[in-house]
Amino acid sequence: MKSHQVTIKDIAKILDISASTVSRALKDHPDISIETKNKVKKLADKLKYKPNAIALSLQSNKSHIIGIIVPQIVHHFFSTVISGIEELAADKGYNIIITQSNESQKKELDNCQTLLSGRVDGMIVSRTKDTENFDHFRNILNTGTPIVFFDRTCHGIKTDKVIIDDYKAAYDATEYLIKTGCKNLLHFAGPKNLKISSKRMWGFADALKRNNLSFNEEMIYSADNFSKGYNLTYELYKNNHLPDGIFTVNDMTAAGTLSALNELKIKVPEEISVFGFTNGIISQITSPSLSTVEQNGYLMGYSAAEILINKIENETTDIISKIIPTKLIIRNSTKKL
Amino acid sequence: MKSHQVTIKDIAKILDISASTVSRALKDHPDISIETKNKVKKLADKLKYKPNAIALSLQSNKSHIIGIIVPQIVHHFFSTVISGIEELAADKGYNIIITQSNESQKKELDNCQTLLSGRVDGMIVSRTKDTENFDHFRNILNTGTPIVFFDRTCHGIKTDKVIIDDYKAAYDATEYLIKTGCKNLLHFAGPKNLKISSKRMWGFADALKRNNLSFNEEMIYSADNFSKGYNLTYELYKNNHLPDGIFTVNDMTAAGTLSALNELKIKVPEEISVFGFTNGIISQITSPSLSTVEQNGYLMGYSAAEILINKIENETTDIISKIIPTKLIIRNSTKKL
DNA sequence: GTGAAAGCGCTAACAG
DNA sequence: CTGTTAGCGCTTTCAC
Repeated sequence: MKSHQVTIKDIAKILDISASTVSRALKDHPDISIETKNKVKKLADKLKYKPNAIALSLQSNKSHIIGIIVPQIVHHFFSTVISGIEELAADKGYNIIITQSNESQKKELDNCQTLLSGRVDGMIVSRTKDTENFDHFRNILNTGTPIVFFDRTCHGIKTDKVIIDDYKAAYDATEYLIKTGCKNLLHFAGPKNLKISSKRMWGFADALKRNNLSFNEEMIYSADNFSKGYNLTYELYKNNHLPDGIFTVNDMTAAGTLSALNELKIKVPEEISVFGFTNGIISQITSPSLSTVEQNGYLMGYSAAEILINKIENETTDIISKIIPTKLIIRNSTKKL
Repeated sequence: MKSHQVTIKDIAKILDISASTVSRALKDHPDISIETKNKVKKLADKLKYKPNAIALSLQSNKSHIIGIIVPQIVHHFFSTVISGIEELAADKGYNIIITQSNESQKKELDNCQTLLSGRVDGMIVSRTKDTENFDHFRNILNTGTPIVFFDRTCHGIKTDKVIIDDYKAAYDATEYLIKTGCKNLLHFAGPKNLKISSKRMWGFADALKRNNLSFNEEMIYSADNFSKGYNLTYELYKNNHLPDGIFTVNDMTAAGTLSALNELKIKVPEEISVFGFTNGIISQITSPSLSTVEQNGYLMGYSAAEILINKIENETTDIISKIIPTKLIIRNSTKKL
């Protein structure tokens, strides 16, 4: 039973002054006498008056809410990004509304509707793996609500984004494997239509070529989660196709791979090196601990929020593409240089 | 530059009818003629009219927003809970606003203010570790905004909550260790003022007693994260105090413990058994995989949302304490029965 | 069957 | 220095 929250009118009535005077007093308008201000503030305090954000929103046509769409909240990388967004948003007086698409295009569409209806001031989005049609995003942009994409972006749509240089990071990781003596490498890759996956794949391929190792498509396997990494490793073992180094598209896949290798009593990194991508918590927990690419989700989120809020408040129209630096984190699943 | 979103007035003007007619037509009010309805709906569609949720909120005094406060978003358990909340909320037409307290009481207070100002219809909260004063929550409850607590609850405050039977779960886990032959057990515990921690501790203690093993306070060590678990294990090793079984207050602590034991070449579970708590992703990734207590955060979140939404919509006043069942997940860090 | 008017809580332009 | 009025977008009596 929602009891009546104190409003500006209540205060006005009690003090026998007008609502606008109360409003002005509360925000230290220079016109108001000090006595009145004091009177009002004291009562407001006593009554625990809280401005009604909804009324303010309606009036100003600003909700001070940032809408977020991620594929999954329960995913270390995404929750890190969210955390970064929340941090800056809270600082700047924005709330965040979070929705998840569960990798379903339909749900993603629903989320867009919901957020649009909720009149968010802007959105931060990482799209589903297989979204191919980006009209819903275009429509939102057309209404004037800014969107900043991160990590998974949309091709053919001019918009702000925060990404990492997936190509370079993959290139560097692969080259590290080569420099530490691997000659027979495989890549466990994500879906091809995801730019981040294909870029990592090309980084892998080019690192081989430039280091005078031959590359062919058979070095690319599709595996982008724990169980796929696990199963694929077993399969390669059975077919006698295990390499001496594996670069995986993310940490979970690497963890699955390591888990299988452990069971198969194959020594890491002596017999096989494994290189992950993301640097989530799990990379410290695997045995051996995982060498990986630091992706800095927190900073991605923080930067995305920064760009978005700037766009909201200054109504600039320049398109920004921010690249968050990555670095290799060398642990014990690879040999030392 | 937020361009003008289509409103009911725009439609009214174009069709040369009144706003109220449009409003009624849109919601299939029986009074309105079919032609008018069709006309209105068609145009609304064409113009991509979206009702302004903010205006609706102001009017109905319902925001259809659920406010969430968690210590940290980046924490597998909490993100799982959030995911459960989001799922039901989305189903029932609610949005969720997420705030994190970072285990800071001050931030928690701020969050309460923000959410209250945002006129959320209700809140779902897991408090910080060291909050001792719960007045801010009491104040919110007094305004008529319902709160459902989960996992970490507040003593001395009558409110809805969703918890697990921490005592029983800990008792069962400890008993399992005893039954598989452990005679010399330790518990790595969390802060005493957290009910969930102390309950787990008592479950541990009572399991020992009831199984004719002596218990004393020296079996309890304070360690509730990866590095504390890791360091404590090394310390015990140095002092020759390693037991034959360890029950930890959560998975991360167990992971730290396992990591140290691996480095020390101590065989798990042959020499030492390790039992965790939570069943997060990491429990499958540790080596060996971790026996743990399934805490079902998703269901906790889902149930909390269920209770809260019911309270919001039906304005019931009964206080509900829901206990989510736990179960032991036996993997390879403990011996078999 | 439809329109006019009031009001949700607040602010801002306009008076005085 | 303070009050009155109008309006943000929408719903809901009350008229006709």
